[in-house]
Amino acid sequence: MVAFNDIQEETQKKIVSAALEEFAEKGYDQASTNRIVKRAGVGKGMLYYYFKNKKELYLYLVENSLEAIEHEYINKIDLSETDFFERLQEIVEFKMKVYFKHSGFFNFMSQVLVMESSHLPDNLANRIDTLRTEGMGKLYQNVDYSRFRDDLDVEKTLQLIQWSLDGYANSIIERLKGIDFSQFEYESYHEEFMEYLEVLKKAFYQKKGDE
Amino acid sequence: MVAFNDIQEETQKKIVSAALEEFAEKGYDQASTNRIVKRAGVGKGMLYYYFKNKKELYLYLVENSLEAIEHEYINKIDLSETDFFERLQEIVEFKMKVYFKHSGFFNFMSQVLVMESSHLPDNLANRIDTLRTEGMGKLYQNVDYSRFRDDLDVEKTLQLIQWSLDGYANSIIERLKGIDFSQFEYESYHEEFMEYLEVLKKAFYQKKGDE
DNA sequence: ATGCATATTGACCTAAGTGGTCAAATAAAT
DNA sequence: ATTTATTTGACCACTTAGGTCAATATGCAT
Repeated sequence: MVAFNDIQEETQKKIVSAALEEFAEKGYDQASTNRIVKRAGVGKGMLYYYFKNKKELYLYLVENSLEAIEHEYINKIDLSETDFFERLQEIVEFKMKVYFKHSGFFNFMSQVLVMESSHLPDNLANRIDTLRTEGMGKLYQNVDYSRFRDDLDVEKTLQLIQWSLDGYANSIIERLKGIDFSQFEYESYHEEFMEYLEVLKKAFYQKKGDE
Repeated sequence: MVAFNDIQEETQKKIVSAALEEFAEKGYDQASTNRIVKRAGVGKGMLYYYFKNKKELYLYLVENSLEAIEHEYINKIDLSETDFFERLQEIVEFKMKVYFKHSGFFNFMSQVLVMESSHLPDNLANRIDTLRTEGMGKLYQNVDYSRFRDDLDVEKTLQLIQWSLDGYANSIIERLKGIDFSQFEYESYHEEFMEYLEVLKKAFYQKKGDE
């Protein structure tokens, strides 16, 4: 993770980490600076020693999270793979790894991406917008759609798959709440995911042989 | 709708309606009695004239909503129909009708069902629990599962369909936010729904002929 | 019209929580 | 020993919370 690299001080790290969690759970408005410092286990003053105020802390987190994603996520997806499910697997595996390693950061960005970004500085709002559409694009660009069954509406098919995966992701996150996975094997979850993927593939791809 | 029938006073109706919306949007803790009376367009005192306090207002809403569902929802689903997608269609159509007629009530109950009910009186908590499991049961009981493709894990298939429908429902609700549908045709939405259902059916049912 | 009960209002109360400040204490570095 | 960088938490002004209540408006029976 390249983000938050400029931080040296331990106290500041604690604040950043606590703030990521608090903002992720409550959103900007409902997040409380008092709770952040309590979570971080430091005095109230430290937040205002390292950051000018609540808003600047938030913007700092957004800025650095965006940078991390821009440098480490985008361009790591192999667009030459034209099989939809291979592509999907690649993306989900990558996301899973990030989640298990940096769940605070991951949840924070999820919050940011789902929120309206209109009240943020143009600079950030635009980059968030780009990320939203680009994230979609990575999944659907340069995919060989002829492998899908031709007796089904492809657009609706893709939408259904999307919803299925969203639901699966939510159920995973729900199941993992409160579980410590600092040294957690994600192999079992990966296996389960592959089984669901297999069902979708069998359901929506052409039977082998016809093309 | 049989619930809330014992209400005579117009003012009380306004409060109930406003409270349903406020609790649905914010949940119990974040809901504000000040906002409720503002929404209802009545003075602060009226809330405490008709209800003892915030908690009792909330419990009144839960109680009456549960009664409405218990009397009008359960037992209206035809369990003799063994085709999964026919059953599904029946349930969703019913839900859609309720949503279009009583969206405040519908959204409130959605909130109640998704929240933890442990802090409610046993009486209500139990009925909510029953509703949760029974609601699932109505969809899956006495269904002819042999019509599903036998090369797919049935349990995973059903789970995927469930997630798909949840995603579809959310997208509908999102699209409808802020739209007035007091005299809204829901035919167009119904048609779209049937198309999605058709895709799912083709994807997960056996090809006609083999059994 | 008069009197009485029912409805209705909004200023007001206390308590809790908000973002933010700062003098004072502590720890580190020189 | 003295300066410098950290760290604390009591404190401030402000907002909002749930809840109360004296004052008033309304409807109705006589």
